Amino acid sequence: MNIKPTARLPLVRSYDQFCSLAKTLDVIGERWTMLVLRELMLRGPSRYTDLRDGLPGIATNLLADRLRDLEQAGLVEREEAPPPIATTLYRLTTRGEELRPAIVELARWGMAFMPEAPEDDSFRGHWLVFPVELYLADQAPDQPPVTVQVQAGDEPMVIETVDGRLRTRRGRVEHPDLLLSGMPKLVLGVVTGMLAFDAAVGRGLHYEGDPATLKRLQPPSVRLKASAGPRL
Amino acid sequence: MNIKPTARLPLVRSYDQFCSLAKTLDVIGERWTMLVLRELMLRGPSRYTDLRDGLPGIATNLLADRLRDLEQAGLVEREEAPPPIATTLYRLTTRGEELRPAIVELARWGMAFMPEAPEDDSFRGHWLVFPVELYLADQAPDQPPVTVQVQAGDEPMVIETVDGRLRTRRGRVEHPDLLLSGMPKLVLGVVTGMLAFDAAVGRGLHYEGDPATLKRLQPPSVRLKASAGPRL
DNA sequence: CAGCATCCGCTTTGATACTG
DNA sequence: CAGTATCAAAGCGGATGCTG
Repeated sequence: MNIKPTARLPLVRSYDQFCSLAKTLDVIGERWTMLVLRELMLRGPSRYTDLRDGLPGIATNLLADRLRDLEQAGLVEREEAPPPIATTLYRLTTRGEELRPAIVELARWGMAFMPEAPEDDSFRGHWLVFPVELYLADQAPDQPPVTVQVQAGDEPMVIETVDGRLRTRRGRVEHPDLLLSGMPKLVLGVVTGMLAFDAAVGRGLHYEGDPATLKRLQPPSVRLKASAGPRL
Repeated sequence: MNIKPTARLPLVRSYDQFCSLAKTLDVIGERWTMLVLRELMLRGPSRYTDLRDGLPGIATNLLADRLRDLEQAGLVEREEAPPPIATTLYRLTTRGEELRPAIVELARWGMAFMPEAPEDDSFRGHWLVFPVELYLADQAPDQPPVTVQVQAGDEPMVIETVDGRLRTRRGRVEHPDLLLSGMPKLVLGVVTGMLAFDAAVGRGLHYEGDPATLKRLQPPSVRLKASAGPRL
């Protein structure tokens, strides 16, 4: 008996409200969906396995479901990369990339929770990209470029000035002006300025090089928060 | 994935990721939660029944759950209003109000879906407040104030200039400079400039008064979209 | 191994009924 | 008016199976 297996209907649940927020949530409101978008925004075009690694806790079938839904909605497109990659890459479309301001605003609001986050939360180094976008900017574009090597979780990350702008990428650099390593909460704290450098060192942050490199990257208003804001 | 007990028995599912977006979604990522916040942002302090009316489709137990969770998270507080109101009011705390930029950005992104929304979507007049915030501004604050009476769904709404700023509120005004009434999609279309006024009239929009009143409120860049943008 | 699909126990949601 | 109670259905999380 050969009954056609009913192809999973894309029966996405809708709020059925004539409201643009409701329409947005119809598309990206399900569990895990915005975190999938985060991964694609932070990592760029990614393989399935890398996405799964960047989403600790997700069930693999859910990741497949979300990618299919996002593709159907036009936010994600798959690219069959030719050899030597020879794998499927998932990338944001223009429409998906247009969600970045909204996602960044949500991430900004959530920064207030970071100081009180449990110590056993999972962490990936590239999650530092949003905080860097939110809290850092090159304050002296005329000076020679600087690089900060960060080792917080699994992946080493580099924060570097490029043409007066900041770039955060995975990898290592030969002779960074400053190297930071330690628990994610300490590294995030000193990078954002929410935690004073001395206090972080006292709590176990390791560093090499010139701590003043951070001041080059932190706007004055941010540095103020190190003393007044919540303690990481 | 851990399940954390909050106060009594309600369990809040957490992503357990040291990422501020994940922390945000731990708090407001469940189904209906952001729409509850929308209602509180658009209507101000509200009674339970009014919230339920502004959230067509929500189950009453879910509304109660969400309000409890939001209160616990510190985004919403309840106020026992004394007579003559003699009821409990729900209102956003400062922390909850700080989510407005993020919610507005999500709503902005979703505007692109409005032209193709089903005709039988539910609608409430005060849902026009976000679009007005996003698309309109007083272009001639020196001129005498203007008022637009809008009748799109159940509740009549007024858009009025106040000290060079725009205010949208429920209610009626005596002699508006312009009165618009008709299907939500048509009214939204002409208000945002996504739909040319003549086209809207041709499709059933009713109006009284001076259509040029809208130009007073629409930035030039918005008016351009009326001819080039997608048709509502 | 990458990239899913399937199965199963559990949780959340949705619709309705009911109560102070 | 402002919720709680109940229960079926859908969604989720975890494990495992299949295919190139």
